[in-house]
Amino acid sequence: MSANAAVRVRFAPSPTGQLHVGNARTALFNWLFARQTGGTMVLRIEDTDVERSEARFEDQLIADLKWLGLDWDEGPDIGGPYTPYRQSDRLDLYREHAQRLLDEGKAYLCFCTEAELQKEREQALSEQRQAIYSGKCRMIDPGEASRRQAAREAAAIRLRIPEHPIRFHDIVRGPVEFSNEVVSDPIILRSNGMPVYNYVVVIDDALMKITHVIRGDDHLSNTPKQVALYEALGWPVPEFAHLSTILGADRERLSKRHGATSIANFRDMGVLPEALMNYLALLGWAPSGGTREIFSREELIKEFSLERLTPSPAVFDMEKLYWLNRHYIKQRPVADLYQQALSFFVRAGLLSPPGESGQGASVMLPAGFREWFLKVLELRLPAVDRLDQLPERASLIFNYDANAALADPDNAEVLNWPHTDAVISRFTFKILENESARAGQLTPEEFRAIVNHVKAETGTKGKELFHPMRLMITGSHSGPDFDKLIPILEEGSRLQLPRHVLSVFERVQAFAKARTK
RNA sequence: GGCGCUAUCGUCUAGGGGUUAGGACGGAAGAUUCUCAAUCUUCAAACCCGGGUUCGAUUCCCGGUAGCGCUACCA
Repeated sequence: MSANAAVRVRFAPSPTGQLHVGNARTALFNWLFARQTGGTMVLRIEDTDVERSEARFEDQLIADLKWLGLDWDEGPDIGGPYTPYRQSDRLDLYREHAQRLLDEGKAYLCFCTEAELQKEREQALSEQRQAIYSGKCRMIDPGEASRRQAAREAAAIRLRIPEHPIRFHDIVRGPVEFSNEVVSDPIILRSNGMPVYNYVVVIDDALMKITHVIRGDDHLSNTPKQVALYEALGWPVPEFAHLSTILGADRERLSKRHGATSIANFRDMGVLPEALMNYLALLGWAPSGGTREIFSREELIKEFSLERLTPSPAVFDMEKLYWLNRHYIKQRPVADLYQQALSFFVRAGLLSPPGESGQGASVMLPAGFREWFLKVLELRLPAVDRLDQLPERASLIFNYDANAALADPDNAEVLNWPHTDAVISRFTFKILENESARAGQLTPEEFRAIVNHVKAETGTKGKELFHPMRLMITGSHSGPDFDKLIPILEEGSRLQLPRHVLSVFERVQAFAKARTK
């Protein structure tokens, strides 16, 4: 590992929107490699596209990366030895090196207008040729070129692509070669003085001493231009690792129309960061042996290797992410999830009417609430893929509508069973006369005694016995164990909650009333 | 159009000149439970096509096809 002692990698996003899972996965692989090798992780902001870049996106990017559990050793927020880490602050550097290339004859001034270039391109395309720059300004005498420039003629700076094939090594794909006839002389500095991405990325990576460029494979075709640039500048070419694309279920490149794709989306859905990290790591990478799927951060750092990256594109599978999320939800102590879970209930208006006490800000909740709510979570957490499903899955606690239960076609069968009426009336009678139940203090033991009583009196058992009672208590013939549910209902009814939780007694009473109507 | 990359169950993948082609998600069936969820067990499910190399190709090579990417004074 000593050969890797000086590993320096970077994640270089554009602040033009939300952090997307594809980019997050690139960031993750860079980070894993850095952490594993004891190398350095650099965060650099690529904001040379002035029109689309926004400062607020940069803040969000940083927040999203941190949420995922990533960190970095150098970056715009913390500085470092190769400052600045924002491209818009490095313009002088880009101009300086462009001038050097010009002086050394490795680049030249191009006076072609956009209209001319456009025409050239169309011509090439119509002849079914590769649309590359003709190189017509290559031959302009440097003296003449500087005269024209001095005369304020608009000029861009182009790199001279060498007359030999460009080869480089990609860790994921092996040796890659491009014929020089296929790569045009790229513009490195626009006529307005602004540098172009393919150029700045090289300047920055080289100046920041990046040793391994790990990025999406949409950059693979740009790499020959960049390699030519390194060579023209006389700088060492880094190792490349081009990551496969992440696709949607329709095998098209993953985008907004595939639903949740940004890190913020997943966070807001109640996907846990460790689940997302684990899932992302498995997209395009597999451990040696290939049978292990669950990895903690530390295990990923230990097991990860660039050599085991897969070159083929991967379809993002939400179901598998949910499987991991379910796994990590069960791993976490419920108390860990308390705050976040609570916010979903508040948002759903279950613990405070929405709009009244704000967006989940300071909800006044009674003493004893926390203990009770943890029981609710304990009960319903195993039933969710993501935390935002919690309120809906817990609605049997917060919502009760006897009329709806009686009208629900799903319940028709149970309601029509021959013994249902007997069970309902015996059960209603026993609950309504029970002192504990009246006080909202019914215990699971007392409840079981009542159940046994009804069982004996009606001669029913199993479904015939339980489904009608379940219906009366929850409005549905299926649901969680009574032993766990009864205490939650009873305790909930005694808490002064913004929305009253009905006790067993209140439910049975409401059901009986609705039924006699 | 040109160039590049890719191709194992529906999906993520392991494997690799001779294997019952392994695992996981999802699916189906069963066990358990009053039911749901959870859990456990079992099952179905794949080497894109065509040539070559070879005693033998899913594996190596070539071609085709398909998907994706790049082809900008975008990043």
